[in-house]
Amino acid sequence: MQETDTNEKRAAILRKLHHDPLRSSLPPEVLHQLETMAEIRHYPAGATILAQGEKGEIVGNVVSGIVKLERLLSDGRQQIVALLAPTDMFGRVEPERLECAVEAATDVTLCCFDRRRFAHLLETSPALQKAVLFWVLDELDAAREWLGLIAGETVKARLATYILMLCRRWPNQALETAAEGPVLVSLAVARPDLAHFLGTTVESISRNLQSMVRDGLIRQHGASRLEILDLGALVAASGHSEFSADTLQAAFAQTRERQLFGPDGATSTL
Amino acid sequence: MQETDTNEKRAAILRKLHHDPLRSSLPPEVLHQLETMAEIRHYPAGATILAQGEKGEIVGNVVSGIVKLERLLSDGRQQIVALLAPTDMFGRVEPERLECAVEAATDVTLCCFDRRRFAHLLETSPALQKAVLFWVLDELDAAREWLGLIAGETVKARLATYILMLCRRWPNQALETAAEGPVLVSLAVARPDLAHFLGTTVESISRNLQSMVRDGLIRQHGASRLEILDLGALVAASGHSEFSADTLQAAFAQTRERQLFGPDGATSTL
DNA sequence: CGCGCGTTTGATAATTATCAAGTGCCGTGG
DNA sequence: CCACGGCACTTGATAATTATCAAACGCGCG
Repeated sequence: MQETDTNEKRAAILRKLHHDPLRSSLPPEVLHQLETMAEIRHYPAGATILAQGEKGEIVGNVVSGIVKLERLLSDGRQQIVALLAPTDMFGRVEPERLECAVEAATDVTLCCFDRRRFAHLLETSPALQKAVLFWVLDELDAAREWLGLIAGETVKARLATYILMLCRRWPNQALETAAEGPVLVSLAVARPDLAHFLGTTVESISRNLQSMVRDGLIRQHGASRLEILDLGALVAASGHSEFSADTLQAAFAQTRERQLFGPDGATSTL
Repeated sequence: MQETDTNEKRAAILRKLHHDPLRSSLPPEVLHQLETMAEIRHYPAGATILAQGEKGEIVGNVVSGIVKLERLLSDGRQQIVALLAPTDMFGRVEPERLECAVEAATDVTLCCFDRRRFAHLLETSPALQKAVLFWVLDELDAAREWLGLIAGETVKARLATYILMLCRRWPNQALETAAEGPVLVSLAVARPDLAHFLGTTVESISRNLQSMVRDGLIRQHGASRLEILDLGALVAASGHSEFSADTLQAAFAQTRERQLFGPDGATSTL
């Protein structure tokens, strides 16, 4: 919420954003214009970034932390429809669409743009248009992956799949892998949210987690951080053999490497 | 698959497509170019339109019938990630993306474009680009709605939600409402697909359907067509009170009206 | 008529929701 | 520094829901 970053901090963040797949294809002048209008914001965990129904007058992308998109049902319950990790974008370029509330699941740093100015830039830059199209296509893929996740027949399968998807889709965010230490995964959201997201209850989540602990698949480090002990068994429990354990191990290794090269936090907070 | 349509038929289909929300915003010359390259195809139920992994060299939209998008898992199972109804588009403008198999769930009529020529037209027409962006955003909304659907905690809730979503999203396709007769909903896919889509088993689907029949919510007309007897109870069973019964009743009335004005089949097959 | 296919039904065991009580953790305030 | 309270998570017991395996049913088709 506050704009208290030093200019150096801001510049460092913006520099990092250039590495986004989204932006790396943009011509320099568009990139420059984006930088000019960028506004770095911080929100604490639980803060509402955009309320549902509000005219979402900003678009942006996540710099660090996890953001959740949720729809508020008329009976007061809420339904999480997506989780966004660093580099993911949020907001609507065209305002007249099915809207979701945008909420900070953890402490987050965002890079925001005024919607109108962004839309205007969009009109003038085909490259940006293409980039936005790709962004939305990515979102679509992600949403359909979640769809596959939730269709798992048992809660344990859904839970295992959720954990694996965290690892695969956001290795840099979800994993806190020290160079030599265990593989730690952050569950990203609290129990009630997770339960609703997986179409079950808090108690079932808890029981199934404990069951996985008993079976030696994982170990708990606090309530929402897991250590993965038996990746193969986790894949088996998910019922999705297309999660190749090898691919995931590679992701772990990559994260470890990143830790080695940038243990000062510069890259690890991205 | 065959191209045996008479020119009149083809012209009639193309004329109808102009009413798509997608196309109505396009300038005439783009529309004309689309028409020129359009190819009308028919597929029987169960036919594979695009296999997963195949270089999807066409994009297009559904003219009539229901198309399913499914991902084939490495262990042979398949996971339905979307159902497409008339006016919905399929295919990938950019080929390098997570791909799905495209399969006909019912007999379908498609309006297809060569991917490259479509992509080329896309480069030259900002209006078309915008239309495509909107299409993808719609798909995203739809995917997130399905997410909300599947997160229902019990099978009966998911099933009820599924039925209601069919009604709301595709009244013209799913409903076979005669001017005065009962409200008939087509389930669109066979039991195994439905079961997998809802994250459950064929038996549970069957049992819950029968339970709804016993409770007087619906009546079965054959295995995959339902008559809705108690809309309010169905909404209650879905657990999603945001399905206002009034809105749905309006959709039914609208379908009835359509039947009255065009009972010759010209509009009702669109 | 008999066959094959998809759907339904039945019985049983496993999974899960529900309600209620317990545990651990963390910040506040004494 | 420690006790207290609140909060989130875990655990327990029971009833409901669901998966699984197996068999029956209905129906179109050769």
